[in-house]
Amino acid sequence: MPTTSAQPDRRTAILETAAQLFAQQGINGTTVRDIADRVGMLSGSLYHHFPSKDAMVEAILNEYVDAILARYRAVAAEVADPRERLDRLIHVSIETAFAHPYATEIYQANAPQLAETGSAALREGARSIQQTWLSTIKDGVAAGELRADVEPNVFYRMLRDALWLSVRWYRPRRAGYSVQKLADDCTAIFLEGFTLRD
Amino acid sequence: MPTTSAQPDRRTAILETAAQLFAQQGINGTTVRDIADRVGMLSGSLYHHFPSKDAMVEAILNEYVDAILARYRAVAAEVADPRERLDRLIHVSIETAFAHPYATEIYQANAPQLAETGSAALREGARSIQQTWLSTIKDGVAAGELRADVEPNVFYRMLRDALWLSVRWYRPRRAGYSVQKLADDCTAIFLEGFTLRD
DNA sequence: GTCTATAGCTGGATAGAC
DNA sequence: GTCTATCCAGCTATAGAC
Repeated sequence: MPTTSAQPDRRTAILETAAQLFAQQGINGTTVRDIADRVGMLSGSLYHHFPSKDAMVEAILNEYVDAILARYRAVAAEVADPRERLDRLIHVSIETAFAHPYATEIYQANAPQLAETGSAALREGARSIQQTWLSTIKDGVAAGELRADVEPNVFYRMLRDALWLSVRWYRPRRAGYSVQKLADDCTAIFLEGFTLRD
Repeated sequence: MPTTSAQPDRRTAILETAAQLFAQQGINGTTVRDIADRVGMLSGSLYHHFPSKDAMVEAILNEYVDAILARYRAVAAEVADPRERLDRLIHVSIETAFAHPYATEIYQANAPQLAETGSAALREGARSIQQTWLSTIKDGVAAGELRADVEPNVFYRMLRDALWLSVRWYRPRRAGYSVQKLADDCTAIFLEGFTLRD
């Protein structure tokens, strides 16, 4: 049995610390010394675990994208109706965002660059995420459940930015419930609109 | 009459080039040499016009925030009804975003840090912008025109992120009209919702 | 697996000639 | 107002002892 250590994995500890700093100070704004200091080692020692600083970014984002796609697959398997599936996608996305707040911030802050310089695996994951949303939205429009006068792409991008960036400003008081409420609010706004109904 | 030069202002040229690079590569990812190269001078010469790289960022964002607030004041003077004022704020914000796309990207990408490290003038401007939105939304709720079951703050932040970040992905085909359409779509989504009405 | 020590670069910024 | 030349701090990454 390989690596059955009960001790907290060093590699994981480094990645968590790095993710927090990358999110707070930016990738360029964080030095390998910053990371090493927080973990309690010297910067040179980091290179026993990772070949480069960029490799840490890669590792953080790959795990993150995999976590998102796993949840999306579960939703796709459970819910068929487009309108309801959209509702579920919003909920699991917000849950994932607050389960991985640092990775979410890093991903969103660097999305423009990652589209060009990211690894092939990462770009494929991003494409898959987008595809999940767009096909669901298009199905909803085709089924007559969603508006046809706004392009699916426009709706998707606005929803995406509002959704994922909520980790920047929303502070859940108790884990779980209040994140649920945020997801409910997001669904209410984007699907029903903010104008009061009669 | 001071500085009636018909030649394009050097200082302005530097700021426009810097803004573009800051937006595309990030502030930390852009060197003073990058900026100087594009302008067609050597990096040392930049320091005749600005005391530091940070001063360029400051200048870009101060002009930008002033431009936003000027438009918001015009809207406040013109429109009294909260629901309609919200509609107008969305429209002028998207117009401003596409009139200053680089500054918009810089501002949004660095909003978390600017709240701490930004100049007093900048923080005051940010507060004023937020106040404009929040008071309008609260007036709408009080008037019974807008939903009371979603906190104004939650609605504001989601609208804000969706709105300003549209410069990251939306490419207007012809200046003017298509930006109008985007603003219309944004109003439709946030005020009416994406669900089809009967 | 971590430390010591440092190589090798690149960054922002400056001084003074022109 | 721009250039030449350069300082020096800070960065990533490496080599080898322990």
